[in-house]
Formats: sequence, C-alpha cells, structure tokens
Amino acid sequence: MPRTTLKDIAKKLGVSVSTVSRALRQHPDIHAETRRAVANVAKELDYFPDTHAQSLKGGKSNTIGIIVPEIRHHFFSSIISGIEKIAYTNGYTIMVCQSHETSERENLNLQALIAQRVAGVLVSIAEDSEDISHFTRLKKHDIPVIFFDRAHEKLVDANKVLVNDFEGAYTLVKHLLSRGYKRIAHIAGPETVSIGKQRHEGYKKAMEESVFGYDRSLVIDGGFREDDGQRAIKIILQMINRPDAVFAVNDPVAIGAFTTLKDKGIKIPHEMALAGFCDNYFSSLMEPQLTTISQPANSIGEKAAELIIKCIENSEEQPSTTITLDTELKVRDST
Amino acid sequence: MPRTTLKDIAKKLGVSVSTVSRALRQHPDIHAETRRAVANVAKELDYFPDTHAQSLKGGKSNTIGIIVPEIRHHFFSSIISGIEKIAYTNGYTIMVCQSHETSERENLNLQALIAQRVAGVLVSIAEDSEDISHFTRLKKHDIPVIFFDRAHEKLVDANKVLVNDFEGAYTLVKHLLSRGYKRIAHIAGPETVSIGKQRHEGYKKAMEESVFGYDRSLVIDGGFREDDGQRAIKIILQMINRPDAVFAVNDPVAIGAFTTLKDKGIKIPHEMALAGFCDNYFSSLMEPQLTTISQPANSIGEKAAELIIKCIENSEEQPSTTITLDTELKVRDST
DNA sequence: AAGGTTGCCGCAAACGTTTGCAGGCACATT
DNA sequence: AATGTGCCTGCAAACGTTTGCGGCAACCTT
Repeated sequence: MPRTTLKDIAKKLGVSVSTVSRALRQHPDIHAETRRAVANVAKELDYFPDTHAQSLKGGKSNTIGIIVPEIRHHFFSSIISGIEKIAYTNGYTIMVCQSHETSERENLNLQALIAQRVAGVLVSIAEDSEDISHFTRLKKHDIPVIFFDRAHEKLVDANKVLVNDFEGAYTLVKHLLSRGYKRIAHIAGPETVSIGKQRHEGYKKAMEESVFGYDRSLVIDGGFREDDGQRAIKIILQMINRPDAVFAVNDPVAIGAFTTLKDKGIKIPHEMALAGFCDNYFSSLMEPQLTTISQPANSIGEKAAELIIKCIENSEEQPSTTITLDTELKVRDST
Repeated sequence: MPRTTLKDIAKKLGVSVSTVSRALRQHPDIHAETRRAVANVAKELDYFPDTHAQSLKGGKSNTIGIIVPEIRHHFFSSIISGIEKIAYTNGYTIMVCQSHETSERENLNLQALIAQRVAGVLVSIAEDSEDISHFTRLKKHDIPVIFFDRAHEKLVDANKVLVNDFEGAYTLVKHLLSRGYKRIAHIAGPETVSIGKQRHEGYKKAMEESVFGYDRSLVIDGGFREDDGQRAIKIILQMINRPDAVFAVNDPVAIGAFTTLKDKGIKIPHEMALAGFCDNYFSSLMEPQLTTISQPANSIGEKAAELIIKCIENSEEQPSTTITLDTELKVRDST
C-alpha cells in the first residue's frame, strides 16, 4: 500500500489538492464544513504530510542535527535527552551522530546533516578537532550551529552553551588544597578544546595561588577517553614523588583512572584522592562516591536546544551568544 | 546563500540537469570526460544531493528510526551505538526517539517517523505498551520494523532481536541457590513485555526446582525504572521473613535497589545479595561489583541494524525471524 | 549510399507539498 | 439589471531529484 497523500483525500472528497492542503493547515479561506470533512477523511486514511515534500518545498526541515563524540557516555546521552525534550515540544525531531572523537567522522556527519537539510546543528567537537574548517561549510549553507560543552578556541563568533570550566576547576583544586593534599596532579585534555584548556587554566591558577606553585610536570596530557585516564594514572603512579591527589578533566578519564586505581588495590582517598568534572549520576554510584564538579547535563541540552530553535526561527542573523552554566562542587568520599 | 543544486552545476557547464545527475551517479551513458568535469564542479561548489528530493522521488529515505524508552540508560545508548555503527557503514543515518516508557509517546514518535518516510524502524517497546495497535500502522505503510530487547507477547509474526531472557534468569537464580541463599526475591517487570515475562519465568522455574519452591509473594511487580527498584526494595526490606537475595529484572531497577540499600546502610552481599540483568559496563563500576547476567548491548544493536537493512533492501516480504543472543553469567562480589 | 549500431545527451514527467493568483458563485448594493 | 463585495475553491508553478524515452551525431556494415 503506498502512503496516503493529499491527492487521495482530494479524490475521495471531490475537491482539489490545494483545498485539502489548506484545510489541514487551518487556512481561514476554507469553509468550516469542508475543513471538518477533510479532517475526517484524513484521519480515516491515516494521513501524515510527507516531511520530505514539505522540506523540499520550504527549503527547510524540522530536523535538528546533533553530533557528539560518543552516545554511550552518560553525560552526552543526558544532554541529548535534554535536547530531545525541548525539540519535541517545539515540533522538531533530532538526528544523532557520533564523531568517535575524530574530526574525520565529524566531517562526514556534517555532510550527512547538510544533505538532510537540517534546520540546525548542535555539536560537541571531537578531541582532535585541530582543523575546524568543516564548520564553515555550515555557514555557507546558512545552517545555524551551536557548540555545546566543548568549543574550539578559534571559534570566536559562534553560539555556545558551555559550563564554567575555569571556575569549576579552580574551585575543585582549591577544595583539594584545603583538604591538605600537597601534590595534586592533573590529567588534562587537548588544549585546542575549550574544556581542556579552561580546566587546565583553572587548575593552574589554583596551584599558583598555593604554597606549592604550579608544576607543569604534574600535568599529564591526553585525550578525553577512558583509556587516556588509564594511561595517565599509570604514569602518575610511577612518578618519583608520587602525587596524593588527581584531578581528571572529564567523566571517562576519571572512570579510567578510577578503575585502574581499584585494580591495583590503591585505596581512594587514603592513598590517592580522585576528583574530576563528572556527571552527577555516575559519580554518586561509584564507591567511594566521587567528589566532583557536577555539570547540569540536562540543562546544557535544554539551553542548547532553546537557543538553536531561536536561531532557526528568527532567521535574521543573531549576534553570537555564549551561555555559561554554573557548575557545583559536590564534596563526597573520594577526597 | 541557497544550497547548490544540480541546476547550478548544469548551468556552469552548459549541460542538462539530467546529465549532471547521471554523471554523479556514475551512469555508463555519460562520457568519461564529462563525468570528470561534473565531479570537479561539484566539488568546487560543495554539492550534496538533497536527501529530501531523493526520498521524495524514490519514495524511500535512507533514515532508520529508533525508539527506545530512554537514551540515557547505558544499555540503550550502547545499543544505539551498535546500530549507528552498522547503519553508518551501509549509508544510513539514524533518527532517535524516546518513549519515556509510555506508549503514548511511542505512538507520537511513530507518527514522526512515518512522516519522515523512514526506511525502517527499530523499537524497544515501552513498559506500558498494552495496546500495540500503533505498530500495525507501520505495516500499512510498508515500513519494516524490528523489535529489540523488548517485544510484546502479542507480536508473534514479527522480527525480533532478543537475548535469552528465560535461560539467563534461570542460570542466575540457580547460581544464587548454589551460593546458599534461601529466600530469593524477584523485582519483576510488566508481564506484557517479553523481558518481564521471560525473566520471571526463568526465576520461577529455578525456584520450583529448588527445595524452597516458587513463592509468588516473593515477587514484587513494577516497571522498568529506577524508582520501581527503589519502591520494590523497600517493600522487600519490610517483609516479615526478610529475603536474603534479590534478583532485579533490569539495569535501572537494579541500580534503584542498589542505591537504596546503600542509603540504608545495608551491606551487600552479607545482609542482602543483589543481582540482575545488567549492562556489563555499569555493574563492574559499582562497589561491590554486581553479579549479573550481562547482555551484549552492542551486538544487539548491530544484529538489529543488520536485520533491518536486510529487510529494507530485499523488499520482498521476509519470513519473520527472531534472533536470540546469549547472555553470560558474571559472578562478582554482590552475591 | 542506405540502413544499422553505438555513444552520448536532453526533454519531460513524476514524487507530495505549498501558495500566489485568478475565478466563480451568491448576495447585497446602486 | 448592472456592478461591487466577500467567500470559497481550483490552477499551476515551484522545490531538487531521478529516469524512461527519444534524438542526434558519428561510425560501421553491407
């Protein structure tokens, strides 16, 4: 059975296709009775407008594209959940892509989204996004884009929804210092990505203000994934003057460090304290519960969705805005 | 700037639109030189075919719809990840919807997916899906559908990718019995959903074979969400003859029970053992690590994606198949 | 040289919608 | 009776693609 179209309804009622279209869209030109009749037949025949035909005609679709590094990370799936909620209530559907932390995949995802004529794109960039030229293609295609959680340092005039990375890191490290930890290591992310740079800066400032000072050798560079955390913590454990606390740049890295520490039988926090930027949900499930800077994943998604919809619907160029959400220090057992 | 179309390329080269279309699709009728010229201009102008126009013409899109109860659950996001991987390598994109465990939202999601003319739908039904008539609409629209993880008992001739729920539950409860637990409670899910029924059945059989027998009063009915687990474990804790072990039907329920037990300071497994059907990742992060029947979430997604693509591409009606994946008993600290 | 073959290309229709414009009808106004 | 005024509806074009069919050269065959 081919899908039912406007033509089917029109034929059944002996009216024209345009009348049916207008009737369904509540156009005032159409007689109330006709409208009712159309509505009835439409329901009877289980009619839906074909979104492809609609977008083809209108040049726009009602789909919002999302690119995240990994769907599986609770932090990102929570954000997606937040996005979906807002998108849904505004009549948009979402299309989710994963970059797997590579800009190559990011680029391909972007192609697919452009081909889909998405109304807008929400993206949290991959850890290796050195070259960000692929995002300029969106501009060429007049597709608004919003960067959430992670942005690139070169992206200055862009819409962003971020958390207060610098301040969060600063607060957390201050907390560690106040707890009496003396050698605090930092498992850092790539400097080109905002959360990598800003969190490192926050750590740096707090350390500089301490009696111990900032020591670059206590910073282990890496990516944003679990195995980066595993690798880094092993390096830290072999340091001559072993640190007594670790600040991990994000969720997977903290978990990688966490599991490795447990595997090696190292007691948290007595032998090594651990804290990081984490999803609240996760860190409270673990044992010991992790002290973290908790990030409002859902709100990030909601704000980002609200902003992109605003950009889509007021198509006049908006000034680029940055929304910064506050983080919260959650002191728990791991420090 | 409007997007570049076939017409733009054609105009620039002084050929017809159809020639450009064929050239890009490697049609043998087109001269090699022409084809090269077209390819060059296409790249220069950053051309992508408009998927809406394509689907409108072909009546099919390259989008696969997915409906899950919650994206945020690691189990489902892992499945989605598996689906995305296979879909991606076969040139499909995915569109993700959440039912939030209500069949009402499920229905609306379905509408959106039909309107999108998705090529196929993968769905894990909501816990309250009593009425499943909305799925028959897909059939009317000639859209293949595959149920993964959860199916409905009334869906007999449908494609399914499930895990061996009955056997998994049976094996797990046998394990608990062999560990010496005497009063094993079961936090059950809705009977209309396959995983609810089958896991209960597995539990029942194992108990019937034990010296203790099957006692319906040890089974607490509920849904599939975290608060169901919390509610159920509280009931269990207040039982006159308190059980010494609990088998939770799924991931969120087990976590709900877990956190509640910890909050109340009840030692696992000494005062109460806990086990469940869980995602492997999760259960190994918790402390004590949870004994579980681990489910191959990624494989479920991959198999489901492979199957739906087969259904889409061999459009002749396939006989309905059910793929059952094996589970694995992971004995850990919680029992 | 007439007819046949082959290689390359364009015309036009079709997919399902939306929408500016025009037209037809009934009624009220001169 | 002719004109004007709403009200309702239909025509047709357009969005960007794909594709069957036909056309027109150039070449080959007898």
